Amino acid sequence: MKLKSSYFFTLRENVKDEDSVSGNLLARSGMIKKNSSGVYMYLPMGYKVLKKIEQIIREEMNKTGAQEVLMPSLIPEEIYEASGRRALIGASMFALKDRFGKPFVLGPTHEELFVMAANHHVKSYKDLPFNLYQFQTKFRDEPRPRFGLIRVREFIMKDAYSFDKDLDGLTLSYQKMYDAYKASFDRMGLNYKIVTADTGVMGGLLSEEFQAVTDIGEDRLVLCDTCEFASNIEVSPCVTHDIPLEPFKDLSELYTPNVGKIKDLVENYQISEDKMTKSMIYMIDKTAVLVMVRADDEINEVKLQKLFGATVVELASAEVVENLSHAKIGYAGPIGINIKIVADHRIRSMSNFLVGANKTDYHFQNVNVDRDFKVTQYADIRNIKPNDECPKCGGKIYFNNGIEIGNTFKLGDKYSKALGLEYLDADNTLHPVIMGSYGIGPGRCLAAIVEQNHDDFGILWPKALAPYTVGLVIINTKIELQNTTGEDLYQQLLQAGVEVLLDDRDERAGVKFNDMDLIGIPLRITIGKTLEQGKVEVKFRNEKEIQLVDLDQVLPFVKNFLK
RNA sequence: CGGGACGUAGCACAGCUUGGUAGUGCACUUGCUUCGGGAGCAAGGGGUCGCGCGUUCAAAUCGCGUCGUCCCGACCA
Repeated sequence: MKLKSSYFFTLRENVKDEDSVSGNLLARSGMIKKNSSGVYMYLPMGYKVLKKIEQIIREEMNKTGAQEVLMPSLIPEEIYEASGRRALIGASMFALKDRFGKPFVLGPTHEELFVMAANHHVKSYKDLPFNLYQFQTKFRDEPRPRFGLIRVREFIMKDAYSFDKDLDGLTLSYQKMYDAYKASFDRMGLNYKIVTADTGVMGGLLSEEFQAVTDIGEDRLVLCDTCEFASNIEVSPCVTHDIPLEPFKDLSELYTPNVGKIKDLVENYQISEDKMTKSMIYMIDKTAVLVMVRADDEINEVKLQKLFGATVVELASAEVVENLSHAKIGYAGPIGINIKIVADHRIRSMSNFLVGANKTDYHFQNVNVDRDFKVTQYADIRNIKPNDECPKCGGKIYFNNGIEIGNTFKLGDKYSKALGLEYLDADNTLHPVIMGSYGIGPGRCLAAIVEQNHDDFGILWPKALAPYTVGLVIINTKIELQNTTGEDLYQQLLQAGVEVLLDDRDERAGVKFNDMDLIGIPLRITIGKTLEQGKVEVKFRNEKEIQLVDLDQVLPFVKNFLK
């Protein structure tokens, strides 16, 4: 492409609206433009990169034998009723009605439609297995879009669905997808971790997330410094060792005026956090439950949800808390409260600790379980922390932040049972089809790649993804020899199948260099004053040094680079 | 959905307190001089000041409403 007479612009300053490095660099380099909150235009260069990402994924999917399809975005709402997900996904769906009043949604995810598609084909075990996938726009009404392309309301997703006759088949299908995902992300040059995760509204037997490691990642990844253990914090188990209790001291009230927060208690009363508990009242499917963890631990709501098999877990409102504890927020505690008490395993080994007194401005100290109150149930309900013991090998835990770029699910028979997708086995009996689902967000990949590959000047695209691999810069378009040489090299490279960008604009050298750096072209060829010696300058985006190359050696040089 | 901030040219912003001619930098057009890491000078083009209603002789400025955007939190596939 020639820049003169092309749709191309860059911005010199950061865009106020973009809060992430990738969002800003992509906007400044003219690759994307925000249209409304969480909704983006992909402009020519950005779209080119997106298409390359898609193509890598497509090739890896096709290698597994999966077949590409395209489902609609406009979907009758009733099909989500049938699977029971209308209520579950609820507020996140963009919903609308047609002219006759029939309710539709803009598809947020497509398990249901793929089950319907499969139903047209599957009668017998001989029709299985197979795998269908698509690249298609998803609509999710996110409460708070942010970080450029990372959390958006409209985005393209590659979603794939495997259909097998049994769990052994699913294991094979799942492994194929897992390997294809690894191959795809490796080709994109991403630094990523694979972690076990919560199955969320997808449900099913297993979920693993492919997480690009970056500072702005919204997920916390739990990793071990000695073994392969990797988990999303949502589901990472914690190891608790019981320790002997101390001799009980006498229970007493402690007057703590206006000190309801843990931090203030530590500061004002010199009580260490491992001698305190945090008591929070949760509404678990509309039932109030007191949840206790040690003061320096965090409550893990996903674990609570699984423990109760619940749909909705949320903190109780201030009103409910004050009614149940007969005190202002901050003073709820287990003694004398009349609801179920769930405590983390760690509470079992605590003695002579501090709890809220269910009385404004008071705490109890020297509290002991069983003597002073009963715990209904002990469970693992806290978040694991850095330096904790690895649940798998005992090694030391550390954290990374991650962007979820892919997710694989072993769904089992959840959707096939709900929607009646069955096959007839060799012994003439009906069985539900066993499914898996697999998603990749190409837009998130794009953003994650920029997060992982940039410097002060702009983006550094990996060769395989750059919108153009070679950038030809004509320093002075008023010098005819530079123009003709540029045009000649441009044609040579084009004919050799190289994706080349020719900067033939009447701009100053600095502008051209900065633009090439900003948009991240991996190899820059400069046609300038060394032309008098029959040479051009060659510079890699990720290196400082400039090399001189004879004009007739340019093509071999580029070909060698592309190998 | 709670708390906070903001909406003025393509981008970043000033002007608003104290109502009276629409401003700056970058970008854009033309000319001259420059020309190897975001040039200089000069002359220009581009705005229903988010939208609506109100107050007023007069509203970017004051009031009410509304829509939108961003941040923190809640939520999150």
